[in-house]
Amino acid sequence: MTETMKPAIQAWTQNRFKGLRHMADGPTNPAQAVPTLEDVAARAEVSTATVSRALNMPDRVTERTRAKVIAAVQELGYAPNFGARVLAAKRTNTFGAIIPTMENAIFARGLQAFEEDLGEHGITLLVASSSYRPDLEEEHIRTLIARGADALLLIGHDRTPGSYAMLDQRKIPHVIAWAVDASQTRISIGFDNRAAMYALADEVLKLGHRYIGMISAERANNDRARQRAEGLVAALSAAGRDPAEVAILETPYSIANGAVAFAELMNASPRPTAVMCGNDVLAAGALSMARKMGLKVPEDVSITGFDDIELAEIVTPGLTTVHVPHGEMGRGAARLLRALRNGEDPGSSVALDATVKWRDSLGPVPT
Amino acid sequence: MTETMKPAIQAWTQNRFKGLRHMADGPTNPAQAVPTLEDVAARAEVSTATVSRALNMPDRVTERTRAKVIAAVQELGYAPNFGARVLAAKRTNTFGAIIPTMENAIFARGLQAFEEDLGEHGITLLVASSSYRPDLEEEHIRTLIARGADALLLIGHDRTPGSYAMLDQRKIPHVIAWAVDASQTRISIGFDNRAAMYALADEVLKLGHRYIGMISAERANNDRARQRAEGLVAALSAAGRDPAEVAILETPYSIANGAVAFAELMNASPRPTAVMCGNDVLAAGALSMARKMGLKVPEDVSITGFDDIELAEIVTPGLTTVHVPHGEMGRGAARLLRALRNGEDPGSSVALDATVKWRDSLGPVPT
DNA sequence: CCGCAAAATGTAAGCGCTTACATGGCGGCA
DNA sequence: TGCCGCCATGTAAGCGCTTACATTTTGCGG
Repeated sequence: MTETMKPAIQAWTQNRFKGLRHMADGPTNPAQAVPTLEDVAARAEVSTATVSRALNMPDRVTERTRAKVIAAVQELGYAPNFGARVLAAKRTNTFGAIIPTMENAIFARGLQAFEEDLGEHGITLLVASSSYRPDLEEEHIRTLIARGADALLLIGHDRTPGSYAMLDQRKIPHVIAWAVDASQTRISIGFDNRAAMYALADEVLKLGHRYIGMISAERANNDRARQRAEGLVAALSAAGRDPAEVAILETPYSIANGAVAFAELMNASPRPTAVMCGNDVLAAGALSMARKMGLKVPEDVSITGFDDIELAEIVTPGLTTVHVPHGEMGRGAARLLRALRNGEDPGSSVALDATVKWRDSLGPVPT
Repeated sequence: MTETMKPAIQAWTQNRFKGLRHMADGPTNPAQAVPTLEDVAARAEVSTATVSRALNMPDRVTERTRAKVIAAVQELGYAPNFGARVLAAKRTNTFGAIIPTMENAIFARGLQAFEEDLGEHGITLLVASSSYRPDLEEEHIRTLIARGADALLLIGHDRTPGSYAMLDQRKIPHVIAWAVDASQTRISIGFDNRAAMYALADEVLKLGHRYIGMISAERANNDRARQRAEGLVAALSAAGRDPAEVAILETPYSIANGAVAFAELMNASPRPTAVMCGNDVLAAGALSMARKMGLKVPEDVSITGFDDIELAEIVTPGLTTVHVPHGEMGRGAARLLRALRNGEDPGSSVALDATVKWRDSLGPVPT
């Protein structure tokens, strides 16, 4: 349900034989050439306009005509040329989505829901991944627009000014998902990452933990990661503790990185009794490292995740994490985007709830 | 690194104002319209041909001209219209890939390697997922071709005659990955699923297991799943056992389904002492169900996977599985496809090795 | 300084489709 | 039977680009 794109580079085609196709048709190899609308028209003995209508506005032609056209299409194996169609019609019924990564399942469920909704409405989805790099994202936005995407789904608010400029200049409908931010004016659908992490941290504090470590994704260019870290800091402050004493490690999302960071945290002094991770993938890594180090979770150390992806459920012990409404977010994004594209009023940004999902990896502070 | 597509449905654009754009330019709102090649040409005071050349074949124009063009491009925020380009040039530098699913990581690593290689060669990747449904795959093939994909990557040999007919008629270069099959003439890159499973089953048998259960993906339309099951059956036969007594359950790939199937197998009589899974995702589900049922792995029951995705490493206990050369396969596929697209000789199909990866979930038969 | 080949640039013809506008045929009504 | 209006269909003009071919400019040897 995803796609990656790199900037296309133009290459030259050697032989075009402009206009020679019809000359070569008869004797040479009739089945060779890709059939065009014109071929269909000829075969059905109608004009190209009629073929186009028969295919796109079935009720504007006679049933008889439509039948002839359909027959010709099938006999010829005709398929419309997308480029030509876009060029002529200015509308592609294609939406694009650029997500930070496909490597783990963080965005998979949401994207799937997004695509399902679009599919039901006859819209094709093009997906690209940016690897959390704003420059790549800008490139992908450009590519997607050039390819004719009618609207775009983007993750989070952090991106280059150039990206926003492009979206604005071309007036490309877009919505931002996975985050809400009152200070932003663009329409978005997501949840409050800060509040969610605050809530989870609160639970951790209530269990008596005093030394908390955090394994975060890299916060540069990632407002979700920033807000999650802020949530922890805020909870700490609210509890009257000095936020400066939380060790926050940054590392790219991956199981292996989570493991490494966890080991580092365990060697710190004072050693944290709870490790809160920026997402479930990092937490899974932390969990496996804990096992390797002979630490029992949650008896010796508590570990929490974020996102509640399938992984959180199957690791041992099950991960206490923040449940994110992936499906709702995906479907909602699709709805907003469709409204925007159709020039309807989408209403305002929507904020969903993300709540703490209890499993077994979070327990009371060891005594 | 992926994408899903649904058939695009044409919709009508109400206002086109053909040819009126230039009339409206001056007084109305100059910044409004999307700049075209012609606009750039005008601004740079050269012809459209020169602009095209400056952009696509930099060394065929003077440095001075190129500079003027680049400046104009930047001032105007010009980006080429992909549809028009395809229409005119017949070559997109875009490859397509259709994989069965994005929901789990089975194809992620291979696809990533594939995309990396393409990216290095300036080729854009469009990915679609077929949900293991041949009809959807055919639809995607059609869409990808219509969108101008120069070449396609496909998984396995099972697909509709219509799909193959389309590929052949349009002469779309394509390679088949994740499987090798001597009886097939199409060029492919993969490994012998049957032999790999045979090897793993052999190990299971050597450990004394007599009652073996298998949780397979659905074998219809999935030659990899079929071959894996065949591998097990063949190993059994070779060991002089009656293959009819293996219970093979079929279920779609998912952790939850693996769990359900495992439970069912454990209630069968005689109860298998080893459960071989068609892939790691099913095995992870089996593992979690075993834990839930209070069964120790591998003391009470052995479980094996297939694919060696990251998941196999982090579950408890680590999954004994078949290591699949994802990266090599992805890169190899890219190489083959590029050669094919360039009209070079790609050589023949390549068969890679998939070997047993030992971890802890496979042990001797309980006594 | 001139002549000429090579290099740079320009001109314009498409690529395959959609759609505004023109045309033609037909039924209904007087 | 004749006229009108409407519906089905046809005609043809683009959409924004690439590129074969024509033309102009440049650079260099004589």
